[in-house]
Amino acid sequence: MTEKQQSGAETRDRLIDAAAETVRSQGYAGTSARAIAKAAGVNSALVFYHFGGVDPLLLAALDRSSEQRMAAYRQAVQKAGNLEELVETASAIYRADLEGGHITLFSELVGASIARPELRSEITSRAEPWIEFIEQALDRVIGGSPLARLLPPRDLAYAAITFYLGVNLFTHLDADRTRTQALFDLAERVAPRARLLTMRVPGRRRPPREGDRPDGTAPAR
Amino acid sequence: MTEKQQSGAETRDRLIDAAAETVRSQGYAGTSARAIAKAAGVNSALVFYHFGGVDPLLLAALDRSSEQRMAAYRQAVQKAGNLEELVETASAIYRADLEGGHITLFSELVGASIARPELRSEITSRAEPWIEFIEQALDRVIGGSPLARLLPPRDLAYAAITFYLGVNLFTHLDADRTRTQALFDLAERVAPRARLLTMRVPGRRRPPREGDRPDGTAPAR
Amino acid sequence: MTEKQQSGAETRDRLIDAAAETVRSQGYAGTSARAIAKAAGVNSALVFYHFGGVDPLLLAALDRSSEQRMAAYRQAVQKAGNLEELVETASAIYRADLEGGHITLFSELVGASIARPELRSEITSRAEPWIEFIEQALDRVIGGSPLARLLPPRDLAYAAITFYLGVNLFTHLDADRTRTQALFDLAERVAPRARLLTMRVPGRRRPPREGDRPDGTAPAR
Amino acid sequence: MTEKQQSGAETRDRLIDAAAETVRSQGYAGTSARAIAKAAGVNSALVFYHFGGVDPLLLAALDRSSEQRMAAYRQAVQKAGNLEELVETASAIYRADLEGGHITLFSELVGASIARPELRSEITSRAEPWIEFIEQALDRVIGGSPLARLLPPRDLAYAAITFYLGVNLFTHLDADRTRTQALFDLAERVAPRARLLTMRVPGRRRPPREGDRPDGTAPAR
DNA sequence: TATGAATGAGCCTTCATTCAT
DNA sequence: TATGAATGAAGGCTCATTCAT
Repeated sequence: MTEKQQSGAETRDRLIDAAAETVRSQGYAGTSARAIAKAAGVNSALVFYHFGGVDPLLLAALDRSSEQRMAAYRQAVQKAGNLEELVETASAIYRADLEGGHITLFSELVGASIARPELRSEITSRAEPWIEFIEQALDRVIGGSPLARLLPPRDLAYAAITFYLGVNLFTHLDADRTRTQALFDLAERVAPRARLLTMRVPGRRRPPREGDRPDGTAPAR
Repeated sequence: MTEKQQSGAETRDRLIDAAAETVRSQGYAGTSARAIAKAAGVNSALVFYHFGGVDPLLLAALDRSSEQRMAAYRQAVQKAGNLEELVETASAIYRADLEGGHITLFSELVGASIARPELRSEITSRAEPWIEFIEQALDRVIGGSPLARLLPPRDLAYAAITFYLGVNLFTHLDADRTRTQALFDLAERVAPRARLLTMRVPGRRRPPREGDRPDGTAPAR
Repeated sequence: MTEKQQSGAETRDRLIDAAAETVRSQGYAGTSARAIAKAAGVNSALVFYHFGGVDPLLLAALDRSSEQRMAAYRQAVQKAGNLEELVETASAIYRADLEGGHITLFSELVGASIARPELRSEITSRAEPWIEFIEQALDRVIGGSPLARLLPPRDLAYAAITFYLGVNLFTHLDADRTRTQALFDLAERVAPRARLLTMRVPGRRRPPREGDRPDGTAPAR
Repeated sequence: MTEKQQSGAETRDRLIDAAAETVRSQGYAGTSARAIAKAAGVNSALVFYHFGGVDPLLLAALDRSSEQRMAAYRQAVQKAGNLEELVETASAIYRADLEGGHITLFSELVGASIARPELRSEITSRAEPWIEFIEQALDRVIGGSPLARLLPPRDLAYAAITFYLGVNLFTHLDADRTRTQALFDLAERVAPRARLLTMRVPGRRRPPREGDRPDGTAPAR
């Protein structure tokens, strides 16, 4: 890796960071190539040189952010032994992400995909792994239980994503964050009750199977 | 009233309709004065003449839409005697609204308020009545019950708004609407179970009080 | 004169006043039909109905202002018996006019005539009476004197108009008015010296002639 | 340096020239970014790219013009040994400047500063050097004389600027330039008389001092 | 006489994008 | 790899002007 290449990689890095930051603070509508470049301290033509446009850069930023967040969630989720713990630990990370703006990036891009058909499939495909991930995490803690029969993990995953996307918008209606806080408290208050429904009838407990993955991931559906 | 010079009120009407329609199909970022005017079939200067700008026009559109939707919900909610029915009727209207794009308008404006501080307070104040409304509707069907102690109507209202805002974005990740459908099914499957918690212990039942309003509205908190 | 006509005359009055005021405060470039109408509290279409456009209205305003100012100068100038007094009294009125903005109106229109050829002749013809007036006033106090031979009243009138137009612009470079004040002081300090040159040699004094007008006006050249 | 991509400096040059030219022919009110760009033969967006807006470009044009004019005046003034010569040589250059439109640029910007408060300080500060310059030139030829006691150079400088700004407007009232010509003749006819007052009484003559600058500049006041 | 509505042109400004260097 | 220059297309907004009422 030559000096130039290093410099090029660094520029890409800075653009990606700046892109994420700009979406967070200005929204998708306020995120122009110039705005990003200015935040990154580089020439705006580099947005096109390195990424081909604003949208591809934004997707790159989403990819990076998504990767980092997924790793954090994965690690935390693994430690959760039951639904109660899962909700609790997920809440903790999510609250941090909310403050950090990680959700805004995703949420804004989903919103922007209304007007940009070419963004749509890109966004959709990037959302899939999250749905999978959530489903598996839920399956691990409630799979086979009466609760899972009432609320299938797959559907609960949809609900979680909906919540995930909605909270970000909801915070805009909640200047002092008290309402958002109440929302998380609510989730944590519900979880213990719901957990009662995860107590499996002895003998009906789903035995460990060959396909089970110790890291909590699951095979593609 | 000639062809050229309509009542003015009609032009405003058409602009409001066109504004809502444009936001639905193009998103906030794609909603320019010119785009709205084109959809309305009028000169774009009229956006400024009648409303002073694009954002005020959008707020007017939100006001109109909100008013209509609120009326529909209010009527439907009044008929609901218990939580189960409430969720069921609300779901029905909401699904229709989702298709009709009423939620997109609100959701997009909430998202746009990131970059437009002057929109923020306008949006916030317009969200309040909805929170109130939901809270009161819930209070009517679960107030005083064990469920309400676990999940206070106010907090549940926050959750409902979050869900309301989130579903709109979620549909973008759901081309064939099957997931969104699953989401509603889920809600309707949970409601009957939750309703069990609304059965009030005899004697602990909250007696009707003087302040109770037969029309389902509630006094300001 | 019916009620309507009265009302119409009043509207014209208000528009004229508002036009002058707007030019003073916003300059010609900032003086639109709307701006004038707003200042007058009437509908902007009336600018066109009553005057045919912004420029004609501005000319009407100039006419009114010019008439009023001319009357004031004429009266004051008549009282002046010599150059010294003439400069003194003219300075006094002019200073007041400067504060009142009367000069700005004229000055701005002269400037605007660069870009509006159709304004040019209108302005030029409206300036003529002033040149005549100044020339006659000077002729009355220095006519026939050695000073007049050195500085012909006609040419001095040009100088006075130049000064008249220039001071208005100069005040913009003089936030605290001290410089403008110094300018007037200068003129008043020069006048007594120059007056020495108006002392006519006995016998060479120009005798009163038939055409002389007691009111200080003069026939057209 | 291809046809499309010039040095950038050249484009700036052309824009500055075109800006000055447009103000001269169309006045400030008629000087839009488009008009300038058209005159320069470039895209109007370059006005913003290179200068940030029309006003800054106009100020840049004023700066260039001012610099050039100041250099010409400085050189000419240095050759003038007495008031008579000073007036004569200054008149000659000024007449040329008037024809060339250099004064219009300044004059129009001063006039425009009525409506643009942000222009005001820029214009004011650009006028200062001229006032200084004139004062020093006068001080050199009449400093210490009885004339200077009667008409302090500083105040005379104000008068000169006033005249400078006024003549430009006055020419608009003078299609055939005969009046303007008379104005200059007047000045040149007065100067020799005034010069008599610069003859210093022997013994009261101000002796050369250490601080005197051979180049005709003077220390800051 | 007065108004509100309407229009098309024009203005300032920003944008995405390209290109020569 | 990076930059500054350049462009044409929009976008928000204001304007003069006209017209029906």
